[in-house]
Amino acid sequence: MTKDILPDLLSSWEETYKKGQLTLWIFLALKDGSKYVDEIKEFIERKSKNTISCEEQSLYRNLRKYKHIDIVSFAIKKGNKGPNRKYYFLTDMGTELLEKFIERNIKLFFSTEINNLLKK
Amino acid sequence: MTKDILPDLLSSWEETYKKGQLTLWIFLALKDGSKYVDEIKEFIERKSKNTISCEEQSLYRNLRKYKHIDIVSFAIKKGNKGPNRKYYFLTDMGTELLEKFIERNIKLFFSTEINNLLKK
DNA sequence: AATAGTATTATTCAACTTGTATAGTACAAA
DNA sequence: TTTGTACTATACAAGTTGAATAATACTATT
Repeated sequence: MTKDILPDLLSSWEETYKKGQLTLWIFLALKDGSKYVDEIKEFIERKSKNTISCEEQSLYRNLRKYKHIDIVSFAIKKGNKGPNRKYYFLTDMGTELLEKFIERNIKLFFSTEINNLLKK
Repeated sequence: MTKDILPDLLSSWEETYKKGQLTLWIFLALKDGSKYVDEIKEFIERKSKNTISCEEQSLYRNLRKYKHIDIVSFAIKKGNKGPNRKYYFLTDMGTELLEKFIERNIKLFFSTEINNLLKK
């Protein structure tokens, strides 16, 4: 095998990696401020430097699910164009969930041990 | 819905999150030094503070796959007890893949913008 | 010699998430 | 009326892990 396949391996890995990350990114987008789907998508792609590119359908699907279990909610507002938009935001439970998740899963990467492995 | 379901939501989220993370953790374990399956499992559980608890079968499955595409390799060594062990390590291609992955996907969390969102 | 423990390979099914495709509803502005 | 925007809903393929199961092979103990 040659190095030619590295880009494919990388994007394949990122595809898998993304599946577990999307919830986190949606939550980070909402923590940044109330948004509707288009804005969430734009936020995620921009902040992840296009590492995470998500389909709107996936966002709708997830947001409906989160709404159902009461970790996000929305307020309907008029947009500049077209029909009304649903501006999603984190509920208190969603906010608490995110904090716990970050504490347990993300801050690991800031620990000295893991950080040393990451950096060299 | 009450807050009673928060622990379930958190572990359910972590379950999903883990699916994309396992490859990264295996690679970090091998970057730390050549290891056989039991040691990889122990490394991951310890360093992730039991956030990631992986089945040995998943490790075997993944390692065979990585071997097949030449991003890891192994050397057979005798153990203190029992039959021979396969000590896995990253190939040059695996090392390069890991570096690229970290650069694109992990270092985001160290950027000022994302870091601010994570921290408050 | 027989047994128990260790290390590994291999397969299958359930559960879950995303991409993709498809179909449909609803509203606003030109 | 047409076009564009926002959203709902379903279905299938692809990929990953957990869990269960079955099997091989070597070592050390009894």
